[in-house]
Amino acid sequence: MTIQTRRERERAERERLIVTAARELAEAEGWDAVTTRRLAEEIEYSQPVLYSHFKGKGAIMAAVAVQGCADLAEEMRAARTAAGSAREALAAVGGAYTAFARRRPALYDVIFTLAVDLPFATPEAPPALQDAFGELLQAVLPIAADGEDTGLLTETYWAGLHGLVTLMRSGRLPEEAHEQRLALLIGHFVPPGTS
Amino acid sequence: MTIQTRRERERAERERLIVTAARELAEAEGWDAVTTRRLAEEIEYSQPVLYSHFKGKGAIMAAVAVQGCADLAEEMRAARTAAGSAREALAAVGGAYTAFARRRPALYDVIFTLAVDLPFATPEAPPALQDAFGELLQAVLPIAADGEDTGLLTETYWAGLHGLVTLMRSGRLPEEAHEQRLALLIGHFVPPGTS
DNA sequence: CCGAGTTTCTAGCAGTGCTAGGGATGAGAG
DNA sequence: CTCTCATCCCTAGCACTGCTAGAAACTCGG
Repeated sequence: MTIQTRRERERAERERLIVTAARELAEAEGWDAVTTRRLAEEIEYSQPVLYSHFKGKGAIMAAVAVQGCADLAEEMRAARTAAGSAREALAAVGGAYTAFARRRPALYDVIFTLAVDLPFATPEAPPALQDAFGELLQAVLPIAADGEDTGLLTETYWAGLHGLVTLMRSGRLPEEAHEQRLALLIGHFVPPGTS
Repeated sequence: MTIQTRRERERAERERLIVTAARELAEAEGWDAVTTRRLAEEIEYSQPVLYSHFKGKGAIMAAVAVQGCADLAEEMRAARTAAGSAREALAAVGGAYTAFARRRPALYDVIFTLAVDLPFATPEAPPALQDAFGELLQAVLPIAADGEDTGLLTETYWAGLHGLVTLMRSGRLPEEAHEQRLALLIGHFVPPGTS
């Protein structure tokens, strides 16, 4: 029994090693640099070992995405709970979201633009994804007007943030005016007279 | 002289053939199916011919993007000029934009998410790109509040549309509520009391 | 100490974007 | 009409990708 448990522990350890190596390599040199050969070299095993843990490169990226999404959710929660008014909370969460995207672009990409083999808008979605969405939802709830579907409003706000981030990061929007655009977006989501 | 001009004409003809073949192949089977070998086979020439016209695959995609962007701009203009009120114009342009993205996803991707070697937010940007942005700007102008930077406001509205489209198309937002989310976005950009 | 079973590696496949070099084709000179 | 030269285009190949089959090495129970 103990031998098997030790092996399972070592396997789990190595699996974590793969995921963190993939994340660090992606954050350091971008996802283009994350090849299976490079990754195998990084963990000091041969390529096929990767496939004994994950179905393929996409599954490794998905694991990194889930892990990174937990970080994002945590940062948004911290920003939200530290804010005073409802408007400040919405702005704080939006600021935390876009700051995360700019500070850790590779992580943001794998969560929100690349790996598609993750279930998203369903109950089977990983908890980390639901947590992140939940943080947005909590910030949006107080500023919803009467009769507005808060879920859809959150999705729309999220889309605004996501659009700002992706267009800016791909060079389609100039970087320097980001804060002003973010303020415009938030301003249009907060009903006038909300404190 | 005439021989040279004939050759130049044939070269230009073949170049257009390459671009349209790339566009049609991408629209039919997605950009993953657009390989240089497949493209060469489609135009009935060998691979290196592609590189005598374009610097690489990215340049071909950029050409498709510019061509597609002209289509998008035209569709947005048609929608805008057919609308009555300012609010209707904004909604019409937004609807045309998202409809284009859903109807021609490969084209949308190459314009707004993939090919990065195009100058965007500069005066050197291809006219088609500037036209498309101009259409958005024309629709946003009438609904800008006093003191708002219309350029930045347009960028923010654009980001909202882009976010809705990309999150939906990658499966991160459910498809069916798209119209409601779009209506929410537009509703939050139009000041209350604007006809 | 030896055979069974698991784990890991070597080697290779089919594909990608891209390019160097030679061979055919056609234009101009004598 | 023939020869030379330049232009164009294709064959073949490079270095790389994700992924996998089968052999080798190692571990462990008897």
